[in-house]
Parts: sequence; structure tokens; C-alpha cells
Amino acid sequence: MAKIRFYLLDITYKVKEGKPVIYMFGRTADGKQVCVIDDSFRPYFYIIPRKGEDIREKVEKVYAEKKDERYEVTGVELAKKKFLENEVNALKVFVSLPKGVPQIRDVVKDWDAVKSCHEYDILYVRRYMIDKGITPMTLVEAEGEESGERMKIPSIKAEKVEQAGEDTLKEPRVLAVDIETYNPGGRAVDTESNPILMIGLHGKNYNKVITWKTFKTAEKYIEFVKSELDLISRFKELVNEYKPDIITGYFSDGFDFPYINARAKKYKIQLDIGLDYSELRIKGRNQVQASITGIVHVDIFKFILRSFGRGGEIESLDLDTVSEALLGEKKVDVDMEELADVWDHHPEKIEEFCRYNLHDAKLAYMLCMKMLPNMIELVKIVGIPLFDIPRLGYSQLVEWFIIRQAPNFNEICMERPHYDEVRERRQKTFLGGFVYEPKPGLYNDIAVFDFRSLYPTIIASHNISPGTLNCECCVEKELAPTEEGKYWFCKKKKGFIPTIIEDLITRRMRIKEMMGKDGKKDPMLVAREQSLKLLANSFYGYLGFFNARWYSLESAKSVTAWGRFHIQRVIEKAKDEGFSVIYGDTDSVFLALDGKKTDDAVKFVEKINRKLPGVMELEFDGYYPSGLFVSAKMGDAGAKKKYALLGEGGEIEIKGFETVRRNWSFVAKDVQKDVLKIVLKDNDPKKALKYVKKMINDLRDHKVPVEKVVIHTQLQKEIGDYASVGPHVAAAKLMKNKGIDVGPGTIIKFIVAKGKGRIKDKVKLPEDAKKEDYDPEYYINNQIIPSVDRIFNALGIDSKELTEKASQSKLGSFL
DNA sequence: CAGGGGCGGGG
DNA sequence: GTGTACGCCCCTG
Repeated sequence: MAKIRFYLLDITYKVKEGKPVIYMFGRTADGKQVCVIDDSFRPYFYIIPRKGEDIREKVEKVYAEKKDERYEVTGVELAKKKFLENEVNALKVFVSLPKGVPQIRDVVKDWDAVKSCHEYDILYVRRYMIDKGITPMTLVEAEGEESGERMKIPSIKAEKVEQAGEDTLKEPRVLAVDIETYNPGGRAVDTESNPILMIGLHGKNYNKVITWKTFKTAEKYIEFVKSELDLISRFKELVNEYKPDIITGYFSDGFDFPYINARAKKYKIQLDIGLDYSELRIKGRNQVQASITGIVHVDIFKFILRSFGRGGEIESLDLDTVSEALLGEKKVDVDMEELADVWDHHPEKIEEFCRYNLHDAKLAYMLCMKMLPNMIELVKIVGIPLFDIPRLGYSQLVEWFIIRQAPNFNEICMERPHYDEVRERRQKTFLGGFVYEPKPGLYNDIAVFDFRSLYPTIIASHNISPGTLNCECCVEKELAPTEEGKYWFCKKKKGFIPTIIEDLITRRMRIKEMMGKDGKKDPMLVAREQSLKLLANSFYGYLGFFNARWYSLESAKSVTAWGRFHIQRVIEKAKDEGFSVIYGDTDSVFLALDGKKTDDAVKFVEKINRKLPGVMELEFDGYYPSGLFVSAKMGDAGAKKKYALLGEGGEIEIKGFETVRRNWSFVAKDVQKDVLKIVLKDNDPKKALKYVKKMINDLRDHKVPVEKVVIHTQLQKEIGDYASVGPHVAAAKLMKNKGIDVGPGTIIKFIVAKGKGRIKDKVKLPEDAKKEDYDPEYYINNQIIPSVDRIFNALGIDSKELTEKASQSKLGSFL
């Protein structure tokens, strides 16, 4: 019997002869692709019966039928488990097929003797990895013989499969894909009528663009084929030849792969790039996923979205902006609007677009390589396949981490909440972090402190979790300082959730120590440290998240209550020590040194830390020569984090602003951009204010050209299908009346004109509008003001003042 | 004031 | 696939 070791990349299951069979794809240490097949694992779930009920024999006879499929209980075991830290006698119910598990559960869930059912929705392949202790991207050992199944790679029918250590796949083969499509007039994506013009591929020392229109070129990376059909077939061949472990693209879940798939279908091409000859699969409506058996498809956009979020440090998440921010490299500058015309009439100019295409693929590749260490670390910590890492939200990462750890504590997982429960939970809100309102103004010599991982350390140090909440053994000992309610957490026994979060915290501390010693930063360690932090920080949100299995409002409330308690103590002590407090929010405090030295700040931190419980710790975050703080009460929603700091290197850091959206008028976009520029670069709020006032006056005087007030909105469906007629639908109707063909995807351009009634009644088409027509008040109040409101707020200038003064001065000019 | 609809990424 | 978005904003009725 042969023994092999391989790094697990992809895992799936199929039903063969009525049995579920696990297929694991990976690469061996000597670089060969392999598939390991295991048919020994049976699906199951848990029943917790009511006390004194013996239903084992009754459960053994249960079966369910659905769509000509019969599912049976194949065995029942008594299982001594724990549920929320309490011992329970559960039944472990084995079922013939994974799909039968929820069916069987449906049969038994309403029995009087059944208290609850659990783990009936843990995906079969994940269940397999959890129970076997197998971690993707790391070394797995299998023993077995050649299976004889039809595969592109050798396959082993395994007798035995086990984790072989933490050794991780060092250099996965990554191939990036990007397509360019025919798209005259910048219409919505239309896979039916618009062909793919070229496909760009980039890998290590590998550059290729395939296209189906010939032109003279000296570029070796360009390859010509005869038609779009040949293009897709050639793409298939190239993927097979390259044998990637990972295929990546930018928004490739949402665009490139669905597009390639649709075009392949049109030509009836089998897109069987899976290592088992299975076809590319596109699934999901809202959240589209493209997957290939045996090859991990990483949509790097998704991971970047999750890592940096919208409205974060990166202004926009399009490939150009993201590449510049993360790689210092922009896209090739071409006018995409021209592509269709170039394709039809100027083939000699196509090469420019090939360059663009290849470069996009290269950027996606580089972004993937840059983020890969972080994704791999998350795989190793959470234990789910690489494919899922970019596609799961924070809460699901936490949840799968807990699910994976649960068996180590013999814990049965909680159920997912049902719809009504979710709806109820969504209504509930609770008090968040403590905010020390800053006195507006400019400050010098600012020291910033924050609690290292405040909420995670509170959960660990105060033993907060649904399982340790209000235990019978410690009634009312050390109540959480909540505003209302009496919550305490077991003082005798550490809960399993606090234990695993403390483990995350201590692992991270060890890594930080290691990195500190060396001085040089190993990128792998940085990635691990960041991933541990990310996961630990997500626990608090998870406890208060309405879709969470281990949702616990009491726990979430207690976490923020202890947070407020500790930050307020720091603020009190800082005042006692003679610092003046500028601003504080949740886990951070901004102090003015007031003549003290940074050494005094360091000593202050040490003093605080001596008295903090458990793993809690205050850190000295940094020194800033100056900063502007703002009282930023926004309605009764409470204060929002808003400040601008000048760093020692002269860089300006702004927190708490939003960016404009695509469907705003140019005038709003321009004003926001310019105001930011003036404020950040010239550090001159008055100049910015003056600039906006001038723009407002220009609008009132109709000096702003019509193009600048055009609003662009995309029509999403046929005009008749709209239940409510918004401004853009009203404009679409005007277009239709003029005989223009409008439908889903058409960009509707309109302006809001003077007149009475609702906005939709004041809509005009740009070509029918003159400068005098647009409604200045609409553009001032609905476009200009909202776009700069938050910026001026942060600078201590009320934007209402802005209009009032502007209108007064306007009034003045009439008098 | 509730609820419908658009947006993002891609071309 | 033993599962699926989401949070924010504007506008209408």
C-alpha cells in the first residue's frame, strides 16, 4: 500500500453507489497534483432528548423521503457531551447521506421527547475536516491504492487519512485571469450579445493574451485564434497546461467567470477545467460564486473588500485605486469606451488593449500574492478551505472557528437562529463604547493610548460567554457594570469561548514577542499576527450579531459595560496625573502632554497596566505634533469618531468621513474632491469654506454648465416593472417618449430642473436643458451640502451656516 | 415613517 | 449544497 503526503487545496464530496465519498485535491511535497478519495466517513447530527426520555430505538427506525430519494438513520450512539458548559446525554444520529441529515432532523424535531437538535447543518466536508483534524493548505498523509477513477491527475482510494503536521504549501502555483468584452456604449453587462474579445493570463514568468482578431504585433505574449469559440477552447487548454493550484481574478466571481461560462454555454463548449473533468460552476444569485473542482478560485476583490471595507483608508475599491494603494502601481491608462469602436474599425489599436488586459491580470496576480499569506493564515487558524476565506464574513469566520474548536471541549454546537428569532434579535440594541466628547479646537503634543484588543481581552479576562452567563455557582458575584440587568459570569470555571479567545490573544502575543526580538519582520508572522487579531476582534461583534449561533445579548452588553468601566478609569487616572484629556472613544484616549514628556506618558501606561485584570493591557499608540478635534454629534445617533491628525512625518490622518457615490453629479464630486484637497494640503478650512460658498453662488447664478449637474443612474429593469417611479425612471420615460431604446443597464442621464412638485416631476433630459433650467436649491441642498457636510463638521464649521451665510450674502447683494 | 430601489466590483 | 449578501443612502407614497 502506497503512502503519500500532500498539501490539501480543495475538498468536495460526491454520492457514489448510495454512499458519500470525500475527494481531496492537493499537491505533493515534490510538486505533483493528486486526488485522495475517502469513503469511510458517515454524516451525523445530535439530538438532545428531554430528561428521562429513551428514544434511541424509535430514532433508529426513522427514515425520510424526498424527490424519490430515501434517507435512513443508519445508527444511533449515546454520546456524553456538553451543551453550553452543562453535561448532557445526547444521541449521535448517523444518516445514510449528507442531504438526509436535515430531512431526518425535520422528522424528529417536533417529537415531544426531543428537546433540541444540533449540528444538522454543518457542511459534510467541513464536518469531515473537523472530525479528522485536517487543515487545508497543510500536509495531510494518506495510505491507499490507485483508484482507477477518471481524473486528470492520479487518484488514491485511501484506507487511512490523517493530518501530518503544520507544514504549509510554500509556493502555490497561481494563475490570474482577466477578460475584456465587447461593450458598445458602456451598457450593462450583457453576456448574450457581447462577445469576449480577449483573455489575459498571468502567472509566475507567464504572460499570455489570447484574442480573436489579428493585427501586426511584435509582442510574444499575444496569441491569435480564429473566433471567440476558439478563444474559449484555447483558454481551457491553457488552464489545463498551466496546472494552477489557485486561479485568481479581480471581481472574477461577479464578472469574469460568469461571463466566460455564459459564452461557453452559448457555443456549447464543455468548460470541464475541473481536475475530475467537472465543469466550471457558477452558483448563487445575490452572492455569485465561481468554483472549479481541484483548483481554488480566489476572487481577490472579495478578500480586499473584507480586509479594507468600504469607506476605509482606500477611497474606492476598484482595481486601479486598490493597486495603487497596495502595490504602488496603476492600471494601463486606456479609454474603455473606445474598445468596441477600436475592435470594429481600428484593429491596429487593439494591441494597446491587450497590454491593458495583461496588466490587469498581472495586478490581480500581485494583489493575490500580497494577500495570500493572510488568507493562508486564516485557513490554518479557522480550518476552512482557502476557497471560503475571501467569501465568508467576519461573523462566519468566528463561527466556523468556534465550531472547529467545540469538539476539543466536547461541546455540542448551538443551532442557527430561525427567522422569527433573527427578526426579534434585530430589534434589540444596546449601549456601546464610552465616548469622551472633545472640546473642539486645535491641540499640540498629543499622546494616544489604546487598550490592546479591548473587547477580546475583556471576554477572556471576565470570562464572558453564553455558557458562563449567570451560572448557579456564582450568583451575583462581580456583576458586569451594565446600565440595567444583572449579569455575572462564572468565577470558578473558564468557559470554552473565553478559553479559545484567550488562546488567540496569547498566540498573538507570543508572535509579537518573536517579531520584536528579531527586529526583522517575517511576512508569515506578520500575516499570522494580523489574522489572530482580526479573528479575536470579531468575537465581540459576533456575540451581538443577530445571525450568530452563540448570540448572547447579555454577553455583548457586558463586554461594552466592562469596556466603559476600564476606559473611564484610565481617564480618571490621567486627570489625577495632570494630563489633560482631549478625547476618548471606546478603547482609546487622546491626552495633551501639557508640557510633560513622552516618557511620562510611558510611565503612566505602566502604572495603569499593573492594576488591570487578566490579559488586559493599555498601550502607548503614538505621538502627534498637532490635531483638530471636533464635537461631532450627529442627531441623536450619538457621537461619531471624527478627527484629523497631523503625524510626525507631515501626513494627515482623517477619521470618520464618507465618500461620494457614483450616481452623484460632477459638481458634487468636484466640490468634495477640491474641499478635501484644500483642507488636507493647504490645511486651510477658511479657504475651503470660501471655495464652497463660491460654488454655491455659481449654482445660484447658473454659471455651472449643464454637464456638471447631470446625474447618472443605471436603470435596473424595464420601465414597466418599476413599482415606484423614482427620478431616474421618470427620466427613462422621457427618453422612451423620444424614441430612445431604454432597458435594463441603460445609463439614465438627467438633471433636476426648477419647478413645483416632487423631484421626479422636475426631471429633464440634459440635451433638453439649458443652464438656466436646473434647480440650484436642489443641487445645493441634495448634492453639494451632503458631499461636504461631514468634512466641515469635522473642521468645526456647521454646514448649515454655510448656506445661511451664502443666502444672506446673496440677499445682501440684492439690497 | 416604512419600504422600494440603487450601489459596489467588472466592461 | 447538511448554507448566502449587506449596509448605506435617497426617494416616494
